[in-house]
This record gives sequence, C-alpha cells and structure tokens, in this order.
Amino acid sequence: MARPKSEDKRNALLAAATRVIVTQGLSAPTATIAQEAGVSNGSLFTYFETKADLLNELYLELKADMASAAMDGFPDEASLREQFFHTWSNWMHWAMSNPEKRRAIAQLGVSEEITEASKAAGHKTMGSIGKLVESSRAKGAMRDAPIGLVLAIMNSVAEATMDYMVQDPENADLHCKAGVEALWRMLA
Amino acid sequence: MARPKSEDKRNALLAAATRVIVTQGLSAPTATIAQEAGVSNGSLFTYFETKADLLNELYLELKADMASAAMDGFPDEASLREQFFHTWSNWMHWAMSNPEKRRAIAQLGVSEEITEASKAAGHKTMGSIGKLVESSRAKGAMRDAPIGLVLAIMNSVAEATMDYMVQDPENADLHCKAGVEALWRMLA
Amino acid sequence: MARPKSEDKRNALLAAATRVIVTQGLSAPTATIAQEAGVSNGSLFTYFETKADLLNELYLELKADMASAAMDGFPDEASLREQFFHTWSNWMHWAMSNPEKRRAIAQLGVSEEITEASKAAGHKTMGSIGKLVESSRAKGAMRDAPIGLVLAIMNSVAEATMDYMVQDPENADLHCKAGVEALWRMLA
Amino acid sequence: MARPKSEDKRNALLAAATRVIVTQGLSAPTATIAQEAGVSNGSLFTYFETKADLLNELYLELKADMASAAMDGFPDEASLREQFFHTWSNWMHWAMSNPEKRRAIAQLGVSEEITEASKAAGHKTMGSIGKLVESSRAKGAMRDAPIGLVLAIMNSVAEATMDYMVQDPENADLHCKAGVEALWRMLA
DNA sequence: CATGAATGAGCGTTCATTCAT
DNA sequence: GATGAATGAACGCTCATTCAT
Repeated sequence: MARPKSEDKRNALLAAATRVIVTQGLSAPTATIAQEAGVSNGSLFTYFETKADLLNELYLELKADMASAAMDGFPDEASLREQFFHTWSNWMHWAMSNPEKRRAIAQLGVSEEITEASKAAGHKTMGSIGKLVESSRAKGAMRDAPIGLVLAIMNSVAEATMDYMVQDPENADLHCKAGVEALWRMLA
Repeated sequence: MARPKSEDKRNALLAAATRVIVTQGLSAPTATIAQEAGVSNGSLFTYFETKADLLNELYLELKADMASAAMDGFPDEASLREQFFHTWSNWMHWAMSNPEKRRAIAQLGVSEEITEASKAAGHKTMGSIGKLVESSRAKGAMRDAPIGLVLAIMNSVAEATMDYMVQDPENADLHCKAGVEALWRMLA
Repeated sequence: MARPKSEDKRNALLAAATRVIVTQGLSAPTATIAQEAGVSNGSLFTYFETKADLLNELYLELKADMASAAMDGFPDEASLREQFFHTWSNWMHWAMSNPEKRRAIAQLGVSEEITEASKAAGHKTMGSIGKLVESSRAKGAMRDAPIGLVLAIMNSVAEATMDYMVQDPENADLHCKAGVEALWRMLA
Repeated sequence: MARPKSEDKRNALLAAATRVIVTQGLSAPTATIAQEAGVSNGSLFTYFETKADLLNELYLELKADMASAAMDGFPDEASLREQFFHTWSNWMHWAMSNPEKRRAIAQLGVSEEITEASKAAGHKTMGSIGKLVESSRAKGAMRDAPIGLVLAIMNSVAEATMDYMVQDPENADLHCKAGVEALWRMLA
C-alpha cells in the first residue's frame, strides 16, 4: 500500500511554517517552508492542497494547542476566581514558552487568507474559557454587556499582557498578574 | 522632507491606498492604488520611494488623523472622568465614521512593512491620550503597573469595542459606554 | 515485447486514455488517465514506460481498430466500385460509432509526441485500403499522381466527411455518400 | 505620454511564436517566445494578456495572412476555372514560401487553446475563397451537398496537397496541379 | 507486481521598480 | 514632472517519473 502519508512530515511542515512565518511573514515562499521542513516543495502540496489551506490548518492547530494549554490541570473544585487565575496563568505561560506559535497566531489571525470558517472554528476551541468568563461576569458589572464584547475585551487584554510579558520578561509574573487583576476588576 | 509638487496627488494616493487596502489587503498592487487615485503607476513612485514608504506614511497619517479626532473639543475644565469619557467617545465615533481608515490602520498595524520607527512615531501621536490615562490611573488599581502595559490594554480594549460597535451598530452607543466603563473600572 | 501481467489493465489504460484525451486533451495528466482506468498512477508506468509511449501505442491501437473495422466483411467478389463503397461505408460507420476513438486519433495524429515510426506504422495498417485505392485509380485521372498524394487526399476527404457526419448526424448517410462519390469522381 | 506600445514588438512576438511553435510545439514556454523575440518575459504579457490570447491572435493573424495571399492579384475578368486555379496556386505558393506559418496554423487549428470564436473568425477570413467555391460547384456534381462539407473537403485537399508539396518540393508544381484538378473534378 | 507518496524541474503570470518618451 | 511600457526576479502550483512500502 505504498508509503503512507507521514504524520511526522505533516507536523514538520506545520512547525516549519510556524518558524518561517515568524521570520519572514505570511508571504514566505512555500518552497522555504518545505525546505525548512526538510521536504521537497512538491511534497508540501501532498499534505496541504494550497498555501491557504496550510495556513488555515496551521491556524487551527495553533489555536487548539493554545486552548488545551490554557485548560491544562483545570482545578474543578476551586473557586471561580482561582479557576480564572489558573487558566489565565496557563495561557500566559504558554505564550511565554511558545513565542513563535504566538506570533504566528497573531499574524494568521489578521490574514485575509484565514477563512471566516477557520476563525469561527478557532473561537470554538476557546469554548471552555468562554464558559469561565460567562460564569465570572454573571453577577458583575458587565453582566448585561454582550458576551461577544466581553470575550473580545478579554482576548485583547490577554494579547496586550502577553506582548508586555514578552517585551519585559524579567517582570513577566508581575505583568501577568496585573493583566488578570485588571480583567477581574472589570468583570466580577 | 522634499514635498513633490502636488500635495493633492499625494493625498489622493494616500486616500486611494486606504480604500484599496481595505478591499484587497496590503498585497494590493501599487498599480491598483495608483489607478484608484487617478494617477499613473510610475507617478506613485515620485511621491513615495517604495511601496513600503507609502505604507509607512499612510500609517502615520491615519494615526495622526485618529489622534486629532480623539482630542477634538477637549474639555479642559471638566473632571478627569469627563475628559476621559469625552475623548473615548470621540475616538469611538471616529472609528465608526471612518471604517475604512480604521480597517486600514488595523492591517498596517500588524504588517511587517511598518517599521519600528513608524510604530513608535504612531504611539507618539497618541501622546495626549497617554497623559490622560496617566492621570486617570494615578490613584487607581493600576497605579503601579508599567504605563506601557496600561496603554496597551487601553488600546486593545478600544479595538475590541470598536469591532463590536461596527459589528452591531444598532447598539453602538451602549457598547461604547460598556467599553469605557470597563476600562475605567480597571484603571481608576 | 514483454507483456506485463494483466492485459486487462493495459486495455483499461488505453481506453481510459482515449476518453480522457477527448475531454482534456493530450496534456491530460497521466494520473487522471490512471484514475479513469481504475489503476494507480504508478502502475501506469509498468504498462507504458513513458507517457509518450502510452500515446504512441494508443495511436497504433486506434489506427488498427479503425482499419480492421473498415475491412470488415470485405466483398472479395464484388466490383471495384462496390468494394470501394463498402469499405468507405464501414470506415465512416466506425467513425460515427466511435466518436471518441476518432477524436483521439485526430489529436494524436497532430501531436509532436507521436514519432515518425508510429505514423509510418499507422499508415501500414491502412495498407489494404491503399491497395484498393491503387486499383481504383489505375485507369483514372489520377493514374500518374504520386500514390502518397492520392492517399493523403483520400484521407483528408474522409476526415472532412466524418466531421460533417458527426456535426449533422441526421443526414449522415447523405454526407457519407456525397463524400465517396466526390472521391470516386476524382479517382476513377 | 511614455513609450507607446510598439507594433514592432508585437509583431516580433507573433513571429517568434510562429518560429518557436514550429520547433517546440504549442507547449513552448512563453519565456522562450519572449526571448526569441528579444523581449523580456514580462513584456510578452503587456502585449498579450495570457498565453492563450497570444495563440488565438496568432491564429487569426496567420489565417488572415494566408487568405490575403490567396486572393492576391485576383483576375476579376477571367473564367471561373481560371480564377479558381489562380487562387489555389496562390494559396499553395504561400504555403510553400511560409512553411513555418503553415505548420503553426496546423498546430493552432487543432489546439484546445483556440476558441470557437477564433475558429469562426478564422473561417470568415477565407470568405472570398468560399464564394469562389460556391460558384464553382453551382452546376457541378456537388451542387446539392451542404456547402460546409464542400468547404471542408476543399480545405482538406488543400492541406494534403500542401503536405505533399512540402515533402517533395522538386515536383511541387505537379502536385499543386494534381490537387486542384482533383478538386475541380469533384466540384465542377 | 501494485500502490501512492516523494521529488524537483518547469511554467504562466504578477508586480515593484526603472526609464524612455 | 507625468506617463506607462519594460524588466526580470519571484512565486504557487503541476506533473512525469521514481521508489519505498
């Protein structure tokens, strides 16, 4: 049954794309990505039909990675506040440990190549966090604001915090805490 | 800064670029921008040395436009809160009235073409708002957070709010208010 | 000529090539032909060393098919005119019944991929028809023209007639007759 | 008003395409055609939007060239037979003198790239010849055959004759005469 | 022998930039 | 200065052929 498609190669391509996008932007040649993955340029297209497909799948993969990191070790029994802080901390920690993935997500998130469908799917992966926010604000000041706005704000505060943590890693923990606290003040 | 003959043409090119970027993205051909401006493609390069220059200058122009709109009619004598809310309202209003400019800024803001120098200069145009934030948080919860983080958060909350206002214009005023209030709660 | 195992597969590939060439032209990918034949793309190359080989062999096969159809039920005892008309009728009938084969031959006949050797061999398969023509013109107006020219004209009149029969199948019989008669007038 | 598009360059491209097609076939790279024309590959596309356009325009140009050559010095006052033979002779002579153009037409005529519209337009350029045929057969044996069939036969006899003249140029005149006479016998 | 993934040369087209007019 | 043709590097993608399974 011939050589089966190699999951390894697929992953290598995705990882290579992440790296290359960070250094060269989304306009990086597919040939460069393939080379970085140690694969012929033609092979890239046996794993992803088009460059846009590669980008969309990468986006999803990264989002999923981020979301699963955020939910890691979720303390089911803890207080809402603790759950919230725990998740946030995971999230920020993932961003610090995976600067390339984060930068790649940032680029992909604003790219015209990423379809609405992908964006919607990407949001879904953050679903558990959404629920957490939902509960957190239930009795707070933003209880009547549209949930979409609340989530968008949360997301943007997270982004800002990450940026700041990356820029000034010495005090990353402080910034991380400042971020959540600001958010918590806003919500709860 | 040697200004080539026709300021009009320069402006036409900048305006055309804004429109074209919104519909076609940053990869839009310079020829398309020139055409949209009613100018020959060759002429574009007498006004801007390279495409990247055009983009950078547009970014600055738009940032300045936004900042000046935000500070319009600033109530020097009012309370800090009123000043803050006034400025915010101006800002959001500008975004609603100039959706193309805003989208163009958003795209430019994440582009690899925009130099760090331009980004820095862009932040400077927001200086007056920065001072306002500085004062607002002086006695608040974020009094000890680095000002950069505070500004980044402000900015990102603004972005999220704008997005939401544009998405749901019926309730734009509500969202606008929800946005500032959330911010104010974080800061003050 | 080492025949690979499955004559069936070889035939399936040839038939598939015929169909695919008609719809997609000679530049159709070998992968498409293989797929149409229900065979893996790799296998195509165990039956035909190169794409050009496949094309050349197909050309020969189709020519042979056509020639044998033309000579079907040849009336050995009839008059020359009757033999000629009979063969012509067979030929035209084959073309009507096998439009894909005919179109494929037409494409192959002008392709640069078909070698001179193949073309020569193809002409040979039409040998019996050649003899018929030879006899028919023996005492006619074209008795002194080079046989090659005569055959070429016959062939081209046949092509034209077929085209016309296919285009206007209602009156196919009329056109068929008009074709031979013109030819007979020319030759005999 | 900048450099105007150069008719010379356009012609050079068309001529180059003719030459290149003859030696390399229709799949010849546009880059080769451009190079042969002494022009950058990019420039080819300022004269012809796509390769298919180039091919279609070339087809038309060649057809027109051929038709005008055929009608050259048309003897208005002569007998129908003389007119017919004169035109035929012109036609054959053009083919002999322009072997590349003829081969290129032959290739283009069977290419899938040439649109039906182009083919129709190509037939129109042969209009005057059509009328001549129409008159010639008016009282002849093919008076009741569809004109389309008659023209197709004429065309195919012409092709066959040309091929033969080119193959055996020593006796070109003989073959030329044999061709018309055969045709005349069919028609008149 | 069958399969289909791997390979990489090759192609049509685009586009920022230059330069003749 | 304005124009738009000229340039040629660059890119995404295809496909005949090879080869590991």
